[in-house]
Amino acid sequence: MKEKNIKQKIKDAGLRITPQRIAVLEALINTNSHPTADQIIEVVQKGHSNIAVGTIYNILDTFVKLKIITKVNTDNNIARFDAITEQHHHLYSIDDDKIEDYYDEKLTQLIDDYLKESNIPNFRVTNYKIQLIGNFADNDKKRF
Amino acid sequence: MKEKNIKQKIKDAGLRITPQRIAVLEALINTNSHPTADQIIEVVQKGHSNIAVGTIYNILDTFVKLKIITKVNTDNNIARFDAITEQHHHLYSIDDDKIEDYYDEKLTQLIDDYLKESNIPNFRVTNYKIQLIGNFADNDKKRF
DNA sequence: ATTATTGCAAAGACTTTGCAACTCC
DNA sequence: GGAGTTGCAAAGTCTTTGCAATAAT
Repeated sequence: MKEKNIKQKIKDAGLRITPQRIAVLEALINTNSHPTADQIIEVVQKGHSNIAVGTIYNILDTFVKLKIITKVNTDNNIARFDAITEQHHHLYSIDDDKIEDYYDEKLTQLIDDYLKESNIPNFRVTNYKIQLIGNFADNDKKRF
Repeated sequence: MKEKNIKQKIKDAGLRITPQRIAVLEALINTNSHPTADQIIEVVQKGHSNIAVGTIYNILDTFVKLKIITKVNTDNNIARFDAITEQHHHLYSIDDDKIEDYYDEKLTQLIDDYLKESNIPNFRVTNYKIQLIGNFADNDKKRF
């Protein structure tokens, strides 16, 4: 089921289906925490200890280029990845390095409308990213 | 004149004024190209060949922490810096790694209003970054 | 069978660190 | 004078690369 979807995604991109690619994409789909390459490597190697680090980097790179996944921007220079390709935004914690998904059709619409109306001189926008930076308010609640 | 402003900025942040810090801030202020640490090092060392690489990294880090400058997010994991601290946005070229400043009060206002109205559950936004990704249209014009 | 993909290990790129020497206030 | 900074070089972290071996179509 899930496995089938994963294979399909890889195939649709014109890539060969390999256990390595399945493992990487699976790991990424089954998390919502926007992991670093390192974290993906850890998860993948739990199940397939023989998959090479370099391979995982290569796969991630290939997936990004073919838009199966996306890179999430970070301030510190460590790549993080996201298996969700539909339009959404991100909440960045300033206290730790947590990044959460943020869906709001209204915000998306707002920006889309803006981009339609305003003509930026000499520049054609094909995509955009919005980072909302701040604090998660209820971290402490978990203690009770 | 410029030099005086630069010194003042450093002083205002509670830092000692050193030739190294002046050189780094000067280099950053006198460019609009959002340079990498490497590019800053190159510029700085043209004038002061004895300034150490590690020092420049340290200074950049200090400046970012004290908000004299900001980091610009990138997809590839190389830090880039920006001496402009007033609110503005960025245009990212997909063809090369050019990043240009984009000022539009209307866009800023749009987002500010949105953030005032919409209450994001469990999250308080203190800052945001917008990346507009696309192509600079007139690259070719330069050829004529 | 053919070509893409992987494993491995080494190299590369970028950044951080520790500490003695130095310099700004 | 004394705390804050710097220079240096080494180490650290993250990522890329080259190529023979392997696996997918």
